[in-house]
Amino acid sequence: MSAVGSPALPSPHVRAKRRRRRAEILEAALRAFRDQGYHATTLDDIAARVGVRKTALYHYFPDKEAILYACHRESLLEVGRLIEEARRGYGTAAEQLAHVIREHVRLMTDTLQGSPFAFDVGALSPGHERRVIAARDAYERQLRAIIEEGVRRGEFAAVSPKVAVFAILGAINWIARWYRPEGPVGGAELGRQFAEHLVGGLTCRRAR
Amino acid sequence: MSAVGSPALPSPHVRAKRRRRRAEILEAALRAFRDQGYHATTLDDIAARVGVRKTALYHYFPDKEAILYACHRESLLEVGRLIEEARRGYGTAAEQLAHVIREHVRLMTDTLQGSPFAFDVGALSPGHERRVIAARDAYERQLRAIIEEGVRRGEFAAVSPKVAVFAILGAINWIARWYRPEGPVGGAELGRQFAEHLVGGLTCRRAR
DNA sequence: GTGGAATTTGAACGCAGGTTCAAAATCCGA
DNA sequence: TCGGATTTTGAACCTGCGTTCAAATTCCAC
Repeated sequence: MSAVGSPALPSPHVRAKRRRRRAEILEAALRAFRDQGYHATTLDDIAARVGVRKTALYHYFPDKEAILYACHRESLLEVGRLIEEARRGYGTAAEQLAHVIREHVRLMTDTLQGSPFAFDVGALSPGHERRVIAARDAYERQLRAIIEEGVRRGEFAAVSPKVAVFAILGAINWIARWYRPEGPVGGAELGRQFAEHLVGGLTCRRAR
Repeated sequence: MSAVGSPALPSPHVRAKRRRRRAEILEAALRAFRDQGYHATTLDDIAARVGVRKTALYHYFPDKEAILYACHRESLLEVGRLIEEARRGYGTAAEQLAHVIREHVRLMTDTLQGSPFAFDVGALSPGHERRVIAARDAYERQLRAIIEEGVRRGEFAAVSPKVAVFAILGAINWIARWYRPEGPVGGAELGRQFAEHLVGGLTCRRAR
C-alpha cells in the first residue's frame, strides 16, 4: 500500500470496476424509472435488476435522489450534443431540426438515454432541479433558435417557436410512455417518421 | 325518517350536496395529480386543497386509488365525445383530425379534464387499469381510423397511422407537463397552433 | 326544537420503503 | 499467501402515509 498515514488511491483496475458498477446501477435505475416512474420504483427494484441487495447501492450513491440526478445528467450530456451536430452537419433549418428530432428519438428508443427528459423533475432536490431545468431550458432555446431561423429564412411558416418546440418535445418525450424496443418499428424508422411529420408541419404551411 | 327497518334514501338536497363535494374532491385531486404526480401527492395534499382533513375523504371514496380512477373515468367521458363531434361536424379527415386536436388541447388547458390522459396507469388496480387502457385504445383506434381514411382519400401522406397518432397524442398529453393557464397563450390559440402543426405535417407531404 | 343522519375531526395503527450499521465475504496488490 | 481494501449482506431503525376508528360537530327533515 502507499505510505503510512496517506490513504492510497484505488488502482486503475479498482476504479474501472467501480465505474462499471455505477454504470450498471444507472442503467438499471433508468429502465426502472422509465417503466414505473421514480416514486413507484423502490431501491429493492433497482437492486434486483442489478443482482445485489438494496443496501449495496449506498456504496456507490449517497441516496435514491442522487441516482435519479445522475440519470438526468447523463441524459442532458447526450442531448446537449445534438444541436452542435445539427449545426455543423446541415445548412438549412429544416435539415437541422430533422436531425435533432431523429437523434433525440434514437436516444429515446435505442439507448433509452433520452428517457429522463420525460421524467418529472419534482423528485429532485431544489439545487438539482434548478440545474436540470436550466439545462433543459438551454436545449429548448437552441431548438427555438433553429425554428426562428427557419421562419426568418422563409423555410418555416410563421409559427410560435415556443409552442412548436413544446409540441415537438411532447411528441418525442411521449415515446418513453409507449415505445417498446421489441415492437415492430425500429428507432431509426420511428425517428424518420417523426421528423417528416413534425418538420413537415412547419415547412409546408408557409405555402398557404 | 322512513319506515322502521327500511333505511331512508337521502333527500335530493343531501344527494346534490354530496355530489358537489365529490366533484370538489375530484377537481382538487386532478390538479394535485397533474402538478405532482399520483405517488407524490398525499391525501393530506388533496384534503388541504378542499379544506378538510384527509380522513374526511374516506366518506366519499373508499381509498386513494378510487379517487384516481374516478379522475380517469371523467377524462375518458370527455374525450369519448370528441370523435363523434368531429365525424358529425366535418367532412374531410383533415378537418375532423384538426377538430379533435383543438378540442383535446382545450381539455388539457381549460378544464384540465384531459390531464389524466397524461397520467401513468400503473397506480390503478388491475381491473381499473384494464378498463382505462381499453378506453384509451378505443380512442386511439378512432384517431387511427380518421388518419387511415385521410391516407385513402389522398388527403394525407402515406404515413403509419399508429406512429402518427402516438406523435399527436404525445404532443397533446405533454401539455399537462408544461402548460400553465396563467401563461400568455390561451387554450384555444394553443389548440389552433397544434392543429396546424400536427395536421399540416400530414397533409403537405403528399405533394412531394 | 329535536332526534337522527351526515360530515368532520383528532388520534392511532400498521406497513412499506429509505437509510444506517456492523459483520461477513470477496477482491487485490505486494 | 496474506493483510488490508473494497464490496456485499442481513438486521434493524425510523418516518411518512394510507387507512381505521370512535367521538364530536354540523346539518336536516319533521
